[in-house]
Amino acid sequence: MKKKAVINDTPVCQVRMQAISDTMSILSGKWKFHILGTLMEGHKLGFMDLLREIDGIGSKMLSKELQDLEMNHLVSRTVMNTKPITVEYAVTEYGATLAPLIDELTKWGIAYRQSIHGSK
Amino acid sequence: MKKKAVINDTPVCQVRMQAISDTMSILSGKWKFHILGTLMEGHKLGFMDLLREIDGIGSKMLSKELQDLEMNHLVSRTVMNTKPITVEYAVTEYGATLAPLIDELTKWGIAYRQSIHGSK
DNA sequence: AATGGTAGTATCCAAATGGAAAGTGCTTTC
DNA sequence: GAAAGCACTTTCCATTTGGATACTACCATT
Repeated sequence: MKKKAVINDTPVCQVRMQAISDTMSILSGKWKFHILGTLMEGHKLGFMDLLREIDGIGSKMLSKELQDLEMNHLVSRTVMNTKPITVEYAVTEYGATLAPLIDELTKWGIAYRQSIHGSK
Repeated sequence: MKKKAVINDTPVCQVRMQAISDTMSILSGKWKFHILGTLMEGHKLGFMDLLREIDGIGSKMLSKELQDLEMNHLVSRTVMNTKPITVEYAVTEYGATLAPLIDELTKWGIAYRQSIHGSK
């Protein structure tokens, strides 16, 4: 007789799996968390500010990732009516709901690094 | 005068950024969270069990991702002394420390899906 | 001897990811 | 009027990722 999936074949597991996929696809890529983290620290930053703050990112990537985040309403983009045109990027109210997740991510990463050091 | 990074140029931010990079690189890829989640539900599962439970994954990916997780001590691999050889995969004690992170990820994903439905 | 189960590996290939460098258009300052 | 700052976009390219398919090798049952 053939075996079939059983554990994940329950509604609650399907929902959990889908939720993980959703979150991952929205926050995929090398830079999303860095951008969000930096914006949470800096509150309001321009494009060039972000380019300077986030070590290693290029303008192409920054531009693309900001567009992704804006599309998902996690970051707002406001063109300011200033002499040389400036743009303000900020974390939206909804984007701020990611703070606990980013915190967990950070806490785990710090603990991981310590566990490696500690075991040496 | 040229501007320089200021916000992220503090030790605490450097550590945070590095922590995020660490966590992301360990848990990168399409399947790591699914594998961990399934193993947390099932406690002990064989290779073919995982292949059946995780919808869409192929044996090549499963094999590679399990090796990654094993290398980082998040999953254990035990060859059992059974008639046809079987292997038991399980989440390690250390891997279990990811539970809060996976929970946050799941909670946020569920809330995200509801916010899309709710705003329609 | 054929089928089916376990646990993978090997090969090939297409698509996605992301980095470097240069260019655009505008404005202000020296 | 040259340089420099802002906010990007475009082009090109190399690497990474991951999926499909096939295959190995061992054991048990029919």
